[in-house]
Amino acid sequence: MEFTTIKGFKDILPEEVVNWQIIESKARSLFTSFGFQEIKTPLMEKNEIFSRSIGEDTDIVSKEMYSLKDSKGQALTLRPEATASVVRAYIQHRLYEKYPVQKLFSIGPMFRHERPQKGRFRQFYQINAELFGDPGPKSDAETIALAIYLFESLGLGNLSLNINSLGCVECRPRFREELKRYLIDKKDLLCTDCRRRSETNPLRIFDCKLETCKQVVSDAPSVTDFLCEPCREHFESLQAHLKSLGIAFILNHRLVRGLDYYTRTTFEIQTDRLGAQNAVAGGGRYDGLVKLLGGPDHPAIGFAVGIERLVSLLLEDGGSERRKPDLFIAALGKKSEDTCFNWVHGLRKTGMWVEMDYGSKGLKAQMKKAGRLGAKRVLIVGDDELSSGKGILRDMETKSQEEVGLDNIVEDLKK
RNA sequence: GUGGGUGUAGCUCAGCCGGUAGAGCACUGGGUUGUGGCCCCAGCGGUCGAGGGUUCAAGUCCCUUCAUCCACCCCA
Repeated sequence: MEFTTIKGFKDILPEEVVNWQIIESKARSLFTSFGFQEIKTPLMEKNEIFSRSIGEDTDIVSKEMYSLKDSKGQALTLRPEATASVVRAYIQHRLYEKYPVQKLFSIGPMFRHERPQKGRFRQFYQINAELFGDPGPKSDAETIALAIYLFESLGLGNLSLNINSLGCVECRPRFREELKRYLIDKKDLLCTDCRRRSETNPLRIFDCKLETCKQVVSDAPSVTDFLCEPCREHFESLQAHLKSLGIAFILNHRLVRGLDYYTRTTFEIQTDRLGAQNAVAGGGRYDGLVKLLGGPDHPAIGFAVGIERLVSLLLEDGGSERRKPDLFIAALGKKSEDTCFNWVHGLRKTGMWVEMDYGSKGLKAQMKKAGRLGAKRVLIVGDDELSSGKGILRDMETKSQEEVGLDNIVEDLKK
């Protein structure tokens, strides 16, 4: 084995691609019915777009980005997430001038230099949705509903929706300070990571999975208690909308995000079937980001779905069936092989999946191959049949066969 | 970056206290010279991840290294 994929990157083989296609086509049609339009942005952007929006102190920016300098010394980065690029495009092309509310989605690969693990890769694919221009909370509910419906349309219930509110520029700083104050005399009880976090990004402590830290945090003040009046109303209204849509959710005041740009609503859709990687979708509101990147002060909300994780869930549930050829033509003899070769292509042009074997093997071998492929019908044509004008058409499921005239065979088989 | 598990045929794996490599599936051919997935027989296929060491002898023991998986971290 000389050449193999690089660590954390992988081939998606044909068998698996079938499931990807199902997911993507369901997503496209569902998103369209919600008024979302597809956008494709470059895989590479200028460095600052990500460092500014995601946050310098986040793990993503500080140690996970694939960054390089091109020959002119420009600092470029393979996108670690989609939102920053979409926001950039929204501003650059003044998409807000066309419609007051812009709904965009995209599907494509992201790159993060993390240690690979179950459900975690260095190149991974996301379906991404962004709604610009409406402050919510109906837009929040709509966006969350879209994510939920996507999973439902794929037959995936049994996922839990967690929601939280992180507050806004008004109330979040107040909570941060309060949390810091609470943690000051409890530092000895925290793990080294959390001790560091208590200084740099105290909200992240809620993410820690260590029992000892969980205990400290269990008595900590809750974000939701510190929400300002508008934020509290927004959050309550969102919950009311979700309830009336019949969408179950879990209030999780420990749900914080690893990207700095989130404000107010955050949510995560989780499963217990993927080991430590329990999030299959995550997102939230990012009202300050468009302005931060130099655009107008427009609110926005969005989410990302991890396609690999979705595929794993589908595969666990049995996956999808392999496609099978509509027809296999078993040609016996040189003359019939040449004639059948033309018929095969005549039928393929009409959209039928037709196979034949080019090696002029015996009938048994060809039937065996047709069986393996799962062909629905087999047309048997030897040189004798060719001259008499009658072939044999066998239905592989009922095992019945009949004589068929060969004069107009391509036309006859189209139906 | 830090732990732990695993590397043997194309795939899934067995291989005991060290004695010169095995099964199932897949593939090719045959049993059946013109009728399918089953069955039977045969064949193909391996520097045992790589490098070093111990030994008369290493897939097996020791060291190093690489790959991969899982977990921490973080996230989709």
